[in-house]
Amino acid sequence: MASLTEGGRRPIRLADIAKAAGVSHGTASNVFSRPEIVREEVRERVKAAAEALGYAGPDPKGRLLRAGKVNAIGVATTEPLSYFFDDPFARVMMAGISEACDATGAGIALVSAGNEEKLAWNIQSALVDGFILFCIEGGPRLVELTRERKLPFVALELGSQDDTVSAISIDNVAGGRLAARHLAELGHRRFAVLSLAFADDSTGLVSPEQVRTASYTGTRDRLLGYFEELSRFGVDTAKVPVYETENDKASTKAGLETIFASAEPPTAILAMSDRIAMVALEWLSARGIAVPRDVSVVGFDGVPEAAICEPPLTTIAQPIAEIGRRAARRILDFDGTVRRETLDVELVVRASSGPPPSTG
Amino acid sequence: MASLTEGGRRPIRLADIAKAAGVSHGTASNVFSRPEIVREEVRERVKAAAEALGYAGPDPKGRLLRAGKVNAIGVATTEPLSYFFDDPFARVMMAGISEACDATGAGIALVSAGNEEKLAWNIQSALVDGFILFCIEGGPRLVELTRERKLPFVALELGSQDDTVSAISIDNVAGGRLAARHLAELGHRRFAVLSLAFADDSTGLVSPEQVRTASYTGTRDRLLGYFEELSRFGVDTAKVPVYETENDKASTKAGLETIFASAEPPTAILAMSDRIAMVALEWLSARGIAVPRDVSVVGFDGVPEAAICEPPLTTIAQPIAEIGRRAARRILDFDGTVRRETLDVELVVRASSGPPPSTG
DNA sequence: GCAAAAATTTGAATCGATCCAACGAAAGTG
DNA sequence: CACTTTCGTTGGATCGATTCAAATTTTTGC
Repeated sequence: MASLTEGGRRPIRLADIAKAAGVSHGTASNVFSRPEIVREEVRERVKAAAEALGYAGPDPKGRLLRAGKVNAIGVATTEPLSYFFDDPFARVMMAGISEACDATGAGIALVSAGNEEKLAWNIQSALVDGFILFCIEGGPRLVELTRERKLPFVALELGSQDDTVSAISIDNVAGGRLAARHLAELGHRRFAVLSLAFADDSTGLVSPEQVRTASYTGTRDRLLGYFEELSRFGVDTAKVPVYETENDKASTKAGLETIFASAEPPTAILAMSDRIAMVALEWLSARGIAVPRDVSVVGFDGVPEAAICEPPLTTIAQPIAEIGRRAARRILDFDGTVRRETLDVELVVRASSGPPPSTG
Repeated sequence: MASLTEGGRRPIRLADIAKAAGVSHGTASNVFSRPEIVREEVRERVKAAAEALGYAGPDPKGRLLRAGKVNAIGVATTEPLSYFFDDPFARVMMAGISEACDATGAGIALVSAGNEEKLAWNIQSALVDGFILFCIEGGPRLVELTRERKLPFVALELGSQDDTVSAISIDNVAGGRLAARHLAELGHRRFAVLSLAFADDSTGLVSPEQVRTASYTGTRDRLLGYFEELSRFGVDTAKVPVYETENDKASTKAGLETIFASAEPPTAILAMSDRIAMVALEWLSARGIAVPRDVSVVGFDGVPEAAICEPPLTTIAQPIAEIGRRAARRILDFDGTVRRETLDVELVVRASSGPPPSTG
């Protein structure tokens, strides 16, 4: 009998059950979707037929077409799929999204691809009611691709100022100010910035010109925040080195080498991500530079790792999970509007920042 | 014009394009799915019509029904969705699954739910070609639910000996032996086991009776491996305390309290998961018991955290990512067979194990 | 210039369900 | 007993595409 169900080539459809039970397909459908409206006797007969034929239940593929709603939201990025499980920031974000989805019983479909062509295809063919876009890299392209689907979508970490797309972001300027003020109030006056990218494919020391023409507004705003506040404390920001990293180990270390080769090395480092900050911590420790005794470090993002590294990192915490929750709810309760939402960040003081060494 | 596409209630279908361009739906369909077979002039005309009407491209919902294949695999568990992003073991596994999916361009749909009723519904209605089941908890039920879908599925971490389901597992007995032998060879003779669950809803010290009737075969096999090897070294396993934890902080600490309250506390702890082992490390350190000088600890699983905790953990490494990759491929290249596959584990020696203190 | 071959296009059938207006039978009402 | 309700059931329409055999048009060969 196993061979009857497993071997029988053509899968059993609802219509087969209806015929076997001697009822219309309408009634057969009702047995599964609204059992209460069909007479018990008939219901049992249909169920028995289904059982006998090894029917797997109404195929969601069929239901979907009629219902129109998938009840799942797609989360897309240009990074490989494993990014969702590797990256600390993404993980917290996904936890937030998961929470909102769990609450409404919606599913999550992860969308990504090795190359752009495949990504376009995957976005076009994703079975979802809307998208959350992780615009870490290639944001504008991802937005463009998604827009074609004409489904609701929300962009996260969108580095540009496109007012035609819904987005949830944080107040980067305020975050920058918070970080800078904290260090300035501790007494620091010699700073260096380890920055995220200002534009595609650039690294190294950054000129004011590059900052002015930055295409990634998030990076620019954080720097703006740093500089605004430092100026208030009388720091000549023109002399603060800004080194653009690729948010990875190699480029961050290169930045540190450059910065500390200076005659007047900084006593405080403003890192634009916790990842950068943690690489800095590691590099400084390897160089025998004590944190925070010799140099203070402040990160940005507030990933969980920042709380448990050595020393625990002072950082600007984004409400990462909350961003995820809101993004998911924006899709789930989509009302047809395009909105940009900006959330506040918070300074979390831990052990990586302290007063500068007394200059004797 | 925006109002025309966004305001116009009814979404545009392929048929609308066909009519507008004055071609049949067959041709309109070909323009999108096999553009090479339609004459350039016609192709352009149809594309122009699509553009003019604001057509979003062929709706995957429609395509799906015809094609039958979703090109996505579902990963299901009874844990909440956030489990996929929080749990170290799950994360590595997901990375492996992602890799296999990325390679073939398949998508991943995460399936879970707060309560059993919802879970059943979510499994029934998931748009996937097959399932990978994380049977951490409630495995048999999850398998049962999934079986109803009559789609290919693979069970991971399945704690039972059900030969009718495809599964990928590891050689738990060999793993247990490896761990025990390592410690025995270092000279340890006084052991304690911090175990995973043997059956639902049990904790505390375990009797041989409970072990014999264990419903979770994974737990039982690990213990079997431990005991087999310890016996070979002349240890009286009847005297080795086995404390069943819930793989969490509280129950593990309770276990440690119990174990170390003994007149002859162990010099070596066999932990059935890295999570348990790491809690043990923390507890021992808080108690001023040095690892590995006073007590050695060996974990199980080989999660990444085990390499960076203090001290780094000696453990039995499962090929976690490989399990994920294989599971995904089993679904992607499904051949209709039911197979159980068992992978080997490996002893990874780090700093948490060493010779026992000399008894003077 | 005409028949045969090749290239395109057509339109009906199909995928697997749900929805709903209409209908028949049983139950209730005066 | 005729007449309205109520309850359950029916079967056609629909969701949005793809497929394929047949019809049509265009090319090619001579």
